[in-house]
Amino acid sequence: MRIATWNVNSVSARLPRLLPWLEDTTPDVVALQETKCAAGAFPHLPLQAMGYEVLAAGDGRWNGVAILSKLGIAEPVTDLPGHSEARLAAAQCGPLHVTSVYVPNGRAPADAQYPYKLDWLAALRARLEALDPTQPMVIMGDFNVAPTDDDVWDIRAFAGSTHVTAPERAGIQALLDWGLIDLPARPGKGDHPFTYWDYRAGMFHKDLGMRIDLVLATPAIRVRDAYVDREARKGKLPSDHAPVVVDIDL
DNA sequence: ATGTCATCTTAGAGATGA
Repeated sequence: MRIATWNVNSVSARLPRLLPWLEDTTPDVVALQETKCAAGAFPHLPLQAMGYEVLAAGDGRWNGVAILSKLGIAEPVTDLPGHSEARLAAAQCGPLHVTSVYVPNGRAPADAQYPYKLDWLAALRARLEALDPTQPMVIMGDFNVAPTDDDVWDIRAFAGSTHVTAPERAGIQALLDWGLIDLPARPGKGDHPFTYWDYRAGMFHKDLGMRIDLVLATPAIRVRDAYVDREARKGKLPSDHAPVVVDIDL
């Protein structure tokens, strides 16, 4: 079984990249983030034509998450208590419980978005109480947190920035403490499996990136392979994120 | 540290967020 997560930075704008990528990569389940379209405007038809059932949550201009599944969509959930933005989609996809998350960016530690980000992570953790860590389950998506200093190109460049602060990392650690494992992925290039590179300043070509797109899995899942698909970040009008692809056995 | 991109407003370029 092949699963993947990808922040596409607009599913409409990325459709010319997404559809061939699905054709080539043939994942069974895909978590998408930053779809940036209302649920009613989601491009269901071309995805259904490829054999995917779709669960989409959308606000319109910002945010938006989805799950594409060839193994069915059961028990769909798109709300997170206390939080109205479209940042979570969860469903049972055959034998695997899947959650697609787009954690708030936080903007800056002094910004009101920063405590909102920490609250959101706490709500995600609280949601786990209703789930079973012995069952096959993944939470994957754009967490907007680099779990360790090695997950950014130069920690010194992040002084005073979000994504690397102790409270944000504690929010991720709380998920791991519940019983999830941060799956290590093979990097597409270099030593670090970065998943995001800013569009500006040639950051991608200099491999000045961040590992902020994570696949967190319960131990019931056996991992055969996991890699960052750096090729998808190249070429014409890419997303600023690369997909993470994981081959698993249950 | 920022050389880009996508979207919305509202009909052209500016604001916003990442």
